[in-house]
Amino acid sequence: MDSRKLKILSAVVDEYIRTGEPVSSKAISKLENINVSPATVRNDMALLEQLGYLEQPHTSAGRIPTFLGYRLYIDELINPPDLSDYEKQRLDSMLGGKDTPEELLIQNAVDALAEVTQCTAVVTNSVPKFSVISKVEVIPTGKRLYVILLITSNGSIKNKACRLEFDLDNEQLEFFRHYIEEHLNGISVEELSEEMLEKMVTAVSAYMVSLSPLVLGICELSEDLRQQELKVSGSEKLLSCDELDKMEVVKFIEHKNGLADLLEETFSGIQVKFGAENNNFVIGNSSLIVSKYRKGNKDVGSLGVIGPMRVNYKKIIPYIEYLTQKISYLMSDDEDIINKDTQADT
Amino acid sequence: MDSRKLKILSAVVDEYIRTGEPVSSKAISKLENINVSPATVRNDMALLEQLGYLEQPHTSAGRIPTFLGYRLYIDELINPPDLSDYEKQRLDSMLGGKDTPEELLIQNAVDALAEVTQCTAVVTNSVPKFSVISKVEVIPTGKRLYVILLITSNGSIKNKACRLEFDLDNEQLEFFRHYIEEHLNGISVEELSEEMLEKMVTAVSAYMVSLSPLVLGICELSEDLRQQELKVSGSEKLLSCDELDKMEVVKFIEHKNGLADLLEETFSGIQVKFGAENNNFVIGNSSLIVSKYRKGNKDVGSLGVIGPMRVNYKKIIPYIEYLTQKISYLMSDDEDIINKDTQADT
DNA sequence: ATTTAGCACTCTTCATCTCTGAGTGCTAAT
DNA sequence: ATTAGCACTCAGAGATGAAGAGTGCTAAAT
Repeated sequence: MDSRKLKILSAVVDEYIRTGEPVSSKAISKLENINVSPATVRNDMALLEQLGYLEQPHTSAGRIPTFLGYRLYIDELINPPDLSDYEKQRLDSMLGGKDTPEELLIQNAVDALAEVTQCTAVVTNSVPKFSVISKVEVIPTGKRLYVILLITSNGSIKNKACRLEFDLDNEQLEFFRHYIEEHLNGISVEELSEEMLEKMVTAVSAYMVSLSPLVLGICELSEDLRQQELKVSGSEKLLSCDELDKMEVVKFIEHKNGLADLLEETFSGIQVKFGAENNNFVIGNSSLIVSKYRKGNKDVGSLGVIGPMRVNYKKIIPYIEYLTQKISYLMSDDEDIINKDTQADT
Repeated sequence: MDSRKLKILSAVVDEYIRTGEPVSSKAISKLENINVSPATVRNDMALLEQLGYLEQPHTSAGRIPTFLGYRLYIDELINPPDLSDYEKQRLDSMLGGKDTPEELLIQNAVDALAEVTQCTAVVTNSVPKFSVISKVEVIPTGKRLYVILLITSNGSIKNKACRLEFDLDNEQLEFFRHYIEEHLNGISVEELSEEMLEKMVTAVSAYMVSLSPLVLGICELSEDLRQQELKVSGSEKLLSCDELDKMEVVKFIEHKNGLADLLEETFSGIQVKFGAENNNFVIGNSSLIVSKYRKGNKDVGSLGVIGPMRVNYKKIIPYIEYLTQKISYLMSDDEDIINKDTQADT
């Protein structure tokens, strides 16, 4: 496959993304960097069709890219330009500085991405899952009624009411608080497995049976924390794409089925997934462009854009790359940096 | 206006709701309870058109109801049948029993309504707004970092982290706790106005300036509680109505603009509002059927259905009536009942 | 061997036209 | 007051045809 054919394929995808109409040989040959006649382009296009990269909606129409065509375009041919300094500054100001709380940072990022791309943006946040339990409180609030408060090192706070079978006296409450503090402080949410909590249930029950609902409550709270959050911004944009099936889009907006998992299973670097290629998350002609961001040296979430197959990849990819880099930087704990420094010193 | 004409109007609306097509005089005269010829029906229909209850899409088409026609139909002519025992049982099992937590109850109700009507169902919940603050906790969780916990009598729990300028010593913390307990315990969320909190800010600041963020935190939490929740179930159903403008529906699904207010401003009993009649909440040909439910002797929320103008009112209204009654019953505190008993005794 | 001009061919799209059938309003008879 | 009968209207479905965009193929040019 010679380079002219690749150039033509690339041009067809570009044009199709720009106009949304099947692309004719004439239109391609008119382009600046193509210096051959329509007939030549036609010949090449016929070949690209044979190879499965292009297709014709009907005999006398221009070509549109196939899945394979998009794939090749994205993986090999695309060459997205860098962001201008102006755009970088704009994104920076939308994100906020180093002192922005994590959750707000993530929210800002997804909002900014939706704004600059004019597409639906999505983000997951597993930071709580990787953070450490810093405080567990048990507060009596009524007859046999207790509220459990779980606070993690990243500032997530969760609460839950529990009803016990008996009221606890001070001694019992103190015992439980002490026990919990001893066993949970400094444990990461991820480590806080069911087995571990089961052991705690038996241990605590040995002291007093009716304490077990409290442990179960903690279990549920940690479950909540472990469940990564999923945020979506600008979902109305999806609806205005005629390429996408309205019903499918609405179902997606309602339930976000499978999206969290799909975002999780990506590797590092920019990735593009097509709706029809996935089992769970299916919006017919959709395309998902994502990249992971990190905290310290752990992948803690994914940021991306959902649009029709013919979104402007060239424009979107640099935005996602810049934003994921930036939030990774902004989220890096000062401690991480200090640690690195100290390590370097020793 | 004689009773036959009303019968014909009613029949036209019924038929239009059933078929979605303009209704012809022939179709009406064929109906069981109409024993006159098409010509007679035509004469009556012409009159009903003059009076503004019916209209013709074009000269040689059947009639469809106007706004006025629907209004009359709903307010006077409709005679919804009772639910069967089977249906009541079905709803009961979907709702859950007397021990179901309020919030889940509301969620179940809106889901059940969406399920049985196959329409989009909505519900508001102002229970937290009318409940009483039963506990406020301030918990130190780190350097100058405190978590405020606000618990209300209905079991809502809200928390928020606050960063102060200085750390509090035990005495200061105790002072604040005591102050808060004295001034807020037993106050309803609704009463907890901004003025009141402002007074508290000044009072507390007199003792120690840096305490004010805590009061502000409480202020925000009560704001959260005051904001009635709005739940929507089955919003995809709206999308499949061709009668409704897709763009308008999508905007509604995204923002739910004005819906909460609209639901709030209803009176007791079943009410039907047409989309175009309202300023804020406008989905062109939509119809909103709602009724309030109560807790004790206070209206605390509205439950209803949104659909096209030609939804099956006869089927939907009994469902809403039954559900609002039932949740009102299920939410009535045992204390309320006991109170009534004691009052009866004295 | 590649590229290109030329041309016949295909297929969509749009406008125009006609025909059919459903439904009405009016008139005159019951 | 009701109804049968009839002329009239109008939307919708098909049919027809012209225009235009785009292709594939062939033969000539480079």
